[in-house]
Parts: sequence; C-alpha cells; structure tokens
Amino acid sequence: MNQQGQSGAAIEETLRVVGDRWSILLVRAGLRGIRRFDDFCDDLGIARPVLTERLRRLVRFGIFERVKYQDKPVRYEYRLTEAGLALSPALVALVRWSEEYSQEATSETTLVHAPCGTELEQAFWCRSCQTTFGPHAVKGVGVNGES
Amino acid sequence: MNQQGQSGAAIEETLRVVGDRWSILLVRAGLRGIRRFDDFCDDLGIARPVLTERLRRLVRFGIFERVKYQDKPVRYEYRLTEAGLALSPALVALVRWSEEYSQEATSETTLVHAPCGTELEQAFWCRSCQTTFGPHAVKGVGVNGES
DNA sequence: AGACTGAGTTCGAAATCCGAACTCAGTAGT
DNA sequence: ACTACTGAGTTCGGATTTCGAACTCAGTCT
Repeated sequence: MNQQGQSGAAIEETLRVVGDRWSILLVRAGLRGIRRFDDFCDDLGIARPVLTERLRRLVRFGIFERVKYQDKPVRYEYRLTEAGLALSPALVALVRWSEEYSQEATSETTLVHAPCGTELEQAFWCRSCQTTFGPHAVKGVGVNGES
Repeated sequence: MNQQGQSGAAIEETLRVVGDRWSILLVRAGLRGIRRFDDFCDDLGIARPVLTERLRRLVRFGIFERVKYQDKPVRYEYRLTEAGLALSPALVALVRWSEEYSQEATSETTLVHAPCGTELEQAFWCRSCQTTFGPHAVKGVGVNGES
C-alpha cells in the first residue's frame, strides 16, 4: 500500500494511535494532572463516547493505565504511564511550534528552562560532535538516499 | 467550553491543523523530498480527495506552499515552508518515541546527525545557561508536580 | 489517433464524530 | 424511605469525514 517501508512503519503505527485531534490533548491533560473521566470531558470538551474509545485505545497501547482508586462504588481513573510521559518532548515541540507559528491566539505562556527562567530553545544534540544543530542537518539512515 | 486557558489555546489551534492521521505524515514526506501530488499519494497511500483537502489546509496555514514548476501543462508541487520545516523537532520526537515504545514493527532506520552519522538526541537548549536539558526541567507546559 | 501524465474532482458507501439523554451502583440529605 | 447527586460510562440518531474507484482536463509522446 505504501512504499516507505522501513522507518515509516513505526511512526505510522504511532500516528495511528496518537495522530488524531484528541489523543495528544489527552496526554497533555494527563501531564497537567487530570485523571478522571469527567474531568477530561469537561476540560477538553470531548464527546463522551469518543473519550471512552480514545482512553481505551491509549490504554491498549500503554500510554495510559486504568487504575482503580476506590472500591465501594468501584471507580477508575487514568494515569499516564512512563511511555505516556515520554511523549512530552513531542508535546513540547508542538507547543513551541504553536507559539512561534500559529497565526491566531498567541499564547500568554512560554516554555522556559525551570532553573533560570530563560525561554528555552529546542535543538538536536550530537553526542559525538558535542554540538547542537538544527533540522537541516538531520538525516534518516537505513532508508534510500535523498536528504 | 474548556478550562485550560493559557498555553492551551495555541496548541489546540495547532492540533486542529496538524492533529490528524495524515498531516504529520505529509510533513515527513515533505522532509524526505516528496513534492508532487501523485508521489504523496503513492507514498502514503492516502486517498486522493483527502490529500487534496489536507494539502490545501496545510497551505492555508503556511506549512506547505504550492509552487508552479512548469508552464506548458501548468503543474504545481508542494514544498515545505520554513514553518513546515520547523515542525521537524516534533516529528523527530515522535519518531524517537516510536522507536522506543511502539510495540510492533521496530524500524530499521534511525535519525542521525548528517555530517558525522551519529544517532541524534533531542534536547532543550538554554541560551543563557549554555546547557542542554531534558523535559523535566521544562516549566510552563504543566509538568508541575509529578515526576 | 491513441495512450499517457499529473493534478486534481465526483461519486456513493462505510466509518467516525457529535450532543443529549440514559444507565447503574453507591452516597448524602431530609 | 424518597429524592438528589456522583462518576464512569453506554445508547441513540443524525451530521461529518473518510474511503476507493472512476472520471476530468490540458498538454505531450509515439
């Protein structure tokens, strides 16, 4: 069905899980400490059936876990797993992109380096060269050739 | 409709543009040098009407530009703008996440620093401290209390 | 003339999304 | 005991998106 094979597989897989209007927002909400069904619902304004389905999928793929937090009326909440937490670099990248390029509704918050409060920049880091660099110097290997 | 205010606005905006199963993949294809309608189509296996609509939207939001590349039969291709290129950190973050956490189909490709071929890492950079750091030291996204 | 190319458009069927209302077990108030 | 309320969902019908396959349209190639 498609030609890209190789590294395509993984990210396509991933986007099939996380690549919809809500999933990333759910992760974001999770990072902000939200855990309960109704809270996700109110916070994001997502329709309940969709939320049900999304959470189930994210649990299935190990991004959230469904945890019983009380017994008498048995109730569950959703917590980010480590894999879920590991999505935060992607989230940060998107937030930063939004801040810089999104046309409408410029945000009032920026992301900063916590210790010193300086606005952060994002970069790629090469361990062996000990340098940071930008997207132009990124190449995918294992795949054909074109830069 | 939702409570999150602050930096929420911008990223929601953004996800309304790139938060679907195809847009990020289109950007990725763009980074890999794909420019023509039919090539996007074949490469991703996206349905043509959807591709039409997606490209139009991405152009509208300044991520791709539609460039005439020949006259006689007038033909256009789609190129990433600078804003589009600027999405690559998000993309890289996703690819790296895929590599680490995606269950099925581990990829055979990794992203590398083009000049030296070393596998890249992603980091945040603080200009004033002159250091790189990880997501835990980021503030403003809501990584408030928990780990 | 006939086949081909590239960038789309048109079509009807299938899958998703939505809001609103409902369920179900237990709790709290009167 | 009756009512209202909570939290985590489910059920409904209708609206929106997505899909693959086939078609268009200008120009080119043989």
